[in-house]
Amino acid sequence: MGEKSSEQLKCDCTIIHEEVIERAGRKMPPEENLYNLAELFKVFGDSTRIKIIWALFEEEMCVCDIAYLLNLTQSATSHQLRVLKQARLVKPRREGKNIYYSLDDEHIEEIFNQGLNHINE
Amino acid sequence: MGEKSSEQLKCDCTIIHEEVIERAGRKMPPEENLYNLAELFKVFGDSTRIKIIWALFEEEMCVCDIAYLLNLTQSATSHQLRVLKQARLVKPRREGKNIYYSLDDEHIEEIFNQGLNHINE
DNA sequence: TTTACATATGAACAATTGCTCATATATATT
DNA sequence: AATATATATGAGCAATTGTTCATATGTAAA
Repeated sequence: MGEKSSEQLKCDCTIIHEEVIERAGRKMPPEENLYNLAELFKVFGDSTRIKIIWALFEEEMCVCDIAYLLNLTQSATSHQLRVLKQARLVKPRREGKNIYYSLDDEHIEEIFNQGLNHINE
Repeated sequence: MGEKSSEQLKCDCTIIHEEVIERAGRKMPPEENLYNLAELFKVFGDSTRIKIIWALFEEEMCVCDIAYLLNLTQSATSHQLRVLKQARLVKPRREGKNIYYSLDDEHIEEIFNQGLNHINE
């Protein structure tokens, strides 16, 4: 009695593990941070965008250079750069008709390296 | 003449930047690695899975505990644990009727921390 | 062996995603 | 001003994804 009926039901083991569960709940970052973290990784979760970022590790590049290097259409490249820009991972620099994109974050390389460590385990 | 017609056309600037593009192309990891890296980040790119992983930073937990803590159905939890297991991020341990899941990789926490660094910039 | 509990899984569905195509915008050249 | 080049963007579409619902599997207790 006194329990909210709309809540998830507790299993037998959940009652036993109550302390662990409560402690884990307290250590959890706020909902918003976890959501934003997932959104960031979602941006990394596409091989076209991974390739674009990797290309920019070398040097800034304009849209048509990226498209040529990665064998993409100009449109597809531009769409993906927009996603990367919105995630504050790349930034544009205009020079005449061209727009040069470069990486806008010093953590990306570290994140990628850790990711590769997992893959090559 | 002699150029393959199926290839992406070079812009004027691409011809100018040929050296940079070629160098970036040489430094690019093999296609397969880039694909696998994207697949890994895709797994991180969902807030439910992020929450599950975060919960497991504290301690191993059985399916119903995770479901209760994160207010998920048993089915949804189980489906997502399967994705995490296939990506070799968690591993199961049977104990009677329960199956306890724990993290199976020491890089995850580092990847998450770098991700949070980017977000909180 | 029957019953209950814990977990896994397949089908179905809505929502999201990445691409292409067509077109708009912006800049430079003539 | 007219044309060409570089980039951005909206609509449309096929493919993928995360959830729910129903049910199957596996284990323990009665």
